[in-house]
Amino acid sequence: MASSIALTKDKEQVSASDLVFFGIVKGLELQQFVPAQRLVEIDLAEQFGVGRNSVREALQRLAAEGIVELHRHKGAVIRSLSMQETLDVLEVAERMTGLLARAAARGAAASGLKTILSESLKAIKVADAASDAVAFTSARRRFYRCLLDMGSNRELQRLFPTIQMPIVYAQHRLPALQKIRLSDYGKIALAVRAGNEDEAEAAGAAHVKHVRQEIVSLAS
Amino acid sequence: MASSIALTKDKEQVSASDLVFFGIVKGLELQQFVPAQRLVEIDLAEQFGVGRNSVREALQRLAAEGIVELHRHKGAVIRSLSMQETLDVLEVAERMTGLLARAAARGAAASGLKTILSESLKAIKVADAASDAVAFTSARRRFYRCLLDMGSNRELQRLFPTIQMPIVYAQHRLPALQKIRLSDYGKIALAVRAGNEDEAEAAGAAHVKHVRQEIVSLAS
DNA sequence: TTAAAAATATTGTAGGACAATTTACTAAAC
DNA sequence: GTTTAGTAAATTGTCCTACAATATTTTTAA
Repeated sequence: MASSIALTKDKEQVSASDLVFFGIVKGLELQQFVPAQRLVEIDLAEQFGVGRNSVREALQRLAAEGIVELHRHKGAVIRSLSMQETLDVLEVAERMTGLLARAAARGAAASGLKTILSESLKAIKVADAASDAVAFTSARRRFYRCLLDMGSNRELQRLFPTIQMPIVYAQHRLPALQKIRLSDYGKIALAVRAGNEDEAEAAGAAHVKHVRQEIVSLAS
Repeated sequence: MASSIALTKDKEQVSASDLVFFGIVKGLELQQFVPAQRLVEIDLAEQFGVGRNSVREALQRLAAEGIVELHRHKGAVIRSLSMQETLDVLEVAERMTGLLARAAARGAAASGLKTILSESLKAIKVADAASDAVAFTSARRRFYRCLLDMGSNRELQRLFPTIQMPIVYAQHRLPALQKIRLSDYGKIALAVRAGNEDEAEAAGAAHVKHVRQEIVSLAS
């Protein structure tokens, strides 16, 4: 309790299934795993140095979050989305991102996180200028986490990360997305810092609309 | 493939972890499990007649859906919500229910499910008139599933059931809710059948607002 | 009564075993 | 040579045992 403020991770040790779970999520980001890829339990167990039961626990979690699909006796595959399913995800994401921004705008002042938000936005710009995709992704994650923290809506904190945007991005690697984000995040941050809920919600929803436009236009 | 049309469940056999997973979900509904209750792995294994690893797989799924909380070396507890968390859930549920109704209105005509929707609504009324709480719950579930089917948004179908309304209802057993539902569901069904998306979304969101009002008023 | 220590219970994890089932491979038939 | 049937291999589903790590409870000592 008396530990330093920033020390969030109280020696937060990871379980064996965490290792697999986050390993696959991160691997998806790094394209070590790709949609439609088959996942064999024994291979994963060896790869991550854990037992098969731990792998199975992780796969159940991943399946519950829609990251993998499980079929009885056929094992796990990384989820891959049809165009219609991608649009479905984006329709849900639009509302949720809107709500995320609204909640953040509402809680911005009380949270004392405005500076952090600005910092992460700055980091995004720097990563973009340096064409550092890894840093960009990392900063982007910080940006979203900051919004979630500001909103302090526990259910949103739980649900938002389970929206299948990672799969969408794994399937649609669009260079143009980076510029869209840069611009949209700026607008979101502006409205959030100002505490303007309506504008923040609109900006959040608009961002997802832009992503959809880009995906649709490239698919046609 | 040439089997009868209505035969949806192709001998859909359940796994051991399904047994535990659905057993606990159903048990929550039947108040055999209550929020904050501790779940011991060995006990569950014995109760459901499965191995401990299967129990653990089920618990991971339940935790991913927010139905139980897992703490390292402390085991699983049925999630219980503070008032703030309950309001958080309702804020998310409001948007998602709105989207659910909108999607259903959009797809109602094409789905050919309007009759089923009306039937399930009728069943809800009958169950209410007969004061049969179990039948009411069952019919209500059919009503929602029908809306989800009509909407044919796969992401919504995945996410909507993971909103923690079951926990909310497990903690707040309000008799008045039944009447609220009866009235609100009628409005939703009306707008959905008419294909009026805006009205449907509003009706869906309004329903959740009514639930919130009831919960808040009883808590004060 | 409180504090320390020991005993007990529970979880976390690995690994063996084996049936059920799918997938891959091989050989026979057309 | 391609299709079909049959067999072998791989993989999953499941239970069980074992034991270290940690938490909880009980006992003992101060």
